[in-house]
Amino acid sequence: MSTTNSLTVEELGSAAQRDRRKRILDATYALASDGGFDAVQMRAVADQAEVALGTLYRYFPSKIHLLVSALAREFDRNEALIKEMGPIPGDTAAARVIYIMKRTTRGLQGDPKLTEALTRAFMFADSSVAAEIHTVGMSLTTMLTHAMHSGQPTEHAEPTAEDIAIARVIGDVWLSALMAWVTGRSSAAETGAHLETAVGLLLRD
Amino acid sequence: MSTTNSLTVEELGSAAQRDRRKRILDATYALASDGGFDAVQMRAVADQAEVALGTLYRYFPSKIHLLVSALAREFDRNEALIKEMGPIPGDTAAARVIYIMKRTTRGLQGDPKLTEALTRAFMFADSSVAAEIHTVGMSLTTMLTHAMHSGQPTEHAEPTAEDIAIARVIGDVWLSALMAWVTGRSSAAETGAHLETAVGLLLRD
DNA sequence: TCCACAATAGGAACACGTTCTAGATTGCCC
DNA sequence: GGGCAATCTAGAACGTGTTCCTATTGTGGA
Repeated sequence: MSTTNSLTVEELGSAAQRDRRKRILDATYALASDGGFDAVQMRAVADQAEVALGTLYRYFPSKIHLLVSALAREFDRNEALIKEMGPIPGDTAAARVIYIMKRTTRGLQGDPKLTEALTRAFMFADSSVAAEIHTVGMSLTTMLTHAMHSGQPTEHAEPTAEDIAIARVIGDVWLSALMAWVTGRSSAAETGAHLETAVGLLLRD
Repeated sequence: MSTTNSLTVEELGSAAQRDRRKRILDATYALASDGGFDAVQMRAVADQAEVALGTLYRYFPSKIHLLVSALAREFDRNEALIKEMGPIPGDTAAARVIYIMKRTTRGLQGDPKLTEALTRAFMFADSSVAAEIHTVGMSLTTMLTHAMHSGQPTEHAEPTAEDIAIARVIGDVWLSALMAWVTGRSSAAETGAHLETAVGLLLRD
């Protein structure tokens, strides 16, 4: 079988390799969803994905890379879902951004263990994971600037520098809030309220 | 020697115990400053503080508690320093806040390994460290609201709810920026610029 | 002073992330 | 089909955070 590998960058490799990669990420997801960060043990992931420990490390050089990659996959899926949704409800930029953030946050809070695992990994990542982190960051920024302009006349214009700055600040607040929630230092309600306040301060049109 | 323990809450215990606690935090600080998070190895801390490993764990139940406690001590010292400084330079709230943030950030960036260790610990902390984290968070918020009003007529009034909300958002941005810097995902200059942008967006008087 | 008992020292033991080794399997080129 | 390089499996081995155990030391009360 001589596949010609006419695939996107992320999907290089043979079918068997893509399959292994998927099995590994699926196992990671399942374990994280069940028991959080601590339950994602490399031996357990390898077992459940039916690969050897060495193979797991060949695909993902560390537990952090593994979890951040799983997070990136989730964000991709979420982004696709939002694109399918069509125009985002809300009359003002603030309302639309809050809508998107709450929607995403609710999705995450619906699977607390998984969120804990992914957020922890994200926060613990060092420069060797910069590429994956950047993917996630861009995805979030894009989502937010898109929400600001959705359904507006300027929808297809490039976001301004200020838009991007605001999106980044909101992303920062969101990460901090998520961190506080994940580590049990604030409730889901407080997290939502804090986010809403921050968006209100940043987007007062 | 029957000391009557007329001490503040944090300093309960005999003189020998307070001394051990100090030796442990000093050793933590020295190791962190030298080699960062990874260099703060519990056996090394115990050796350098001249206590047994079990004793170290009796005083601080985990490496994270240890490092967050060291961070809290640093923040206390920093707060005292700023109080000694008198009025904060700057004509607008934004300018004063930026002054304080840059000053603090510069202090941290002057000891990158230490900052890396303390920030990592802060981000990895779970609810069992909530008390220590809360101390640090309050310290930061106080510092920021103080900067907003320093030298103003309203200096001694209580900060408004909006002030506190703004301070918290700035704190979030600061933590995210610090995280990106610590993990080698952004430079010191980018960190400063991002902070400045955020403060500009939040405090446009 | 002496006794009970808590705190400490010293170090073994265990868990999990990570690395390494040796042999089996697969895929590709001739 | 044969050879060769890459990949995979199975599992041992190692480092560091954490727990546990035993002997020793310090301390406060009778």
